[in-house]
Amino acid sequence: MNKQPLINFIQNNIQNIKVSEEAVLTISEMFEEREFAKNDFLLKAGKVSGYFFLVDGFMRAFTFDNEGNEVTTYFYTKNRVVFEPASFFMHQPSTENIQAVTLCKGYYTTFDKVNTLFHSVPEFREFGRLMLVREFVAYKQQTLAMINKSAEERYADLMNTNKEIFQYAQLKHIASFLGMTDTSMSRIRKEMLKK
Amino acid sequence: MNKQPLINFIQNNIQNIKVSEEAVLTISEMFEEREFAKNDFLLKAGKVSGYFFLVDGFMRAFTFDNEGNEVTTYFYTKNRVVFEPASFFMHQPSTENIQAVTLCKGYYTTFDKVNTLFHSVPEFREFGRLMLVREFVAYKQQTLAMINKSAEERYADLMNTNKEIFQYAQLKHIASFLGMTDTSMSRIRKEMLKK
DNA sequence: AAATTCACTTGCCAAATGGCAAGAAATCAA
DNA sequence: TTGATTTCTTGCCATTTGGCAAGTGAATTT
Repeated sequence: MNKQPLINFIQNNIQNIKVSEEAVLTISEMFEEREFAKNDFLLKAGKVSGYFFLVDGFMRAFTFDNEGNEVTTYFYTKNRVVFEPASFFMHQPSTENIQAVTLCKGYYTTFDKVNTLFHSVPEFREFGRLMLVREFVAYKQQTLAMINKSAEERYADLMNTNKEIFQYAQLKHIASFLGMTDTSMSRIRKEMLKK
Repeated sequence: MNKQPLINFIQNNIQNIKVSEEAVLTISEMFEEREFAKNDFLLKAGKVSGYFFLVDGFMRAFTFDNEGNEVTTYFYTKNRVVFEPASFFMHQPSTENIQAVTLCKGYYTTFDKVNTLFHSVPEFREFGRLMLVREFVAYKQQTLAMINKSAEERYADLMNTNKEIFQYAQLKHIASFLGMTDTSMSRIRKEMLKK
C-alpha cells in the first residue's frame, strides 16, 4: 500500500519542519486507502464527517435550503483535504453531504485517529491546523466575493480562478454555488459568449 | 490585575478538562488587559492580527470591495475571541479592519505568545482549536443563509438570531453585512413595520 | 444655541435576477 | 441504436433590488 502521495502532501504543507521517519510511519498507519465511485457519498447529512485526503478526482458538498432546494456549498479538487469542519471537530451530525462527482481516490481516516495523531505527532498537529485555517481562508474569500459582486462578476471570477470546476461540475450545481438560478447563469453564459 | 473572566472563559470552553493552576498562571501571564475607546482599531488592514478576548463591548470587522465600498464582514459581541484567522495564523497582513463600535474591554495577546501557549499548554491548544472551529462554523452558517435567501429573509433572520447587533451597529453597516444597500434595507424595515 | 455633519428614509425610475414552461441538447440505459 | 431521462437554454413577464437625489431628523462640534 503506497502512501507516498499522502506523506508528500503533509511534508509539503508544514513549513520549516521535516517530518521524521517515525512520524511518517505513525501517520501512514492511521490512514486507509479508499476509493469512491462516481456519485458515491463521502459524507451523508446526519453522519459525522471523516477526514479524506483526495489524491485524485473531484467532489462536491451540498445541502438544502428552507425551501428544499439543493445548494452546492463547495467543490473539492485533487490534492486537498476534504472534510466538514463543523461536523468533524464538534463530532456533530453534518448538515452537508459530500459526494464524488467523478471516480475519487485518496486516503481516509476518522476523528478518533486524527485526534490520536494530534496528540502524538506534533507535525501532524501543525498540519491539521494549517488545513483548517486554509479551509477557513478559502471559504472567507469565496463568500466575500458573494457580497457586493453581481451574478455576472461572480461567474467570471470563478471562471478565472477555478477553471477546473467547469471541467467536472454540472452547471446547475455551479449556479447554486454562485448563489443564482441555473436560468440566470445560462443567460449570463450567453451574454459572455458575445464578447 | 484580575484575569478571572479570561480564565473562566477558557475553562468553560474546554470540554472535560480542568485547567490546572499552573496552566492558569502561564496563560494569564501571556495576556494583557486592554481597552479600546469607541472607534479605536483593534486591527488595521495591512497589519497582522492579534488575539483579543472581548470581555465587554461591541466590535465590527470591515473591508473594501473592488469599487471602494466599505463592506462589514463581521460583528463581535462580548465573551468572544476577536481575531482574523487568515492573518493571525498565516502571519500575513490583514485585508480586514476591526474597530471598536463601543468602548471595549478585554485581554490582548500576540501570535508569538499564543504559539508559545499552544506548545506549552495542551489545554490552551484545545481552546485555540475550539475558537477557530467555532469561528468557522459561525461564519459558514451566516454565509449559507446569504445564499438562496432574499434580502428580506436575511434581515429577518438576523433580527431573530442576533438582536443585540441592532442595539449597537449602524444600519448601513448591518446592510452591507447582509449584502444589500442601506436604501434597500430601509425599505425592508418600512415593509416589516406594517406587519 | 446655532451650525455642521452624519445617519436614515423616501420617491422615482432603471437594472438585475427569478419563475415558469417549452424546447433543444446531451447523457444514460437497455 | 433507440428510447428515456436529465441537463441546459430560451422567451416572456414578474419581482426584487439598486442608484440617485432630495429631504428629515438626530447627533456632534464650536
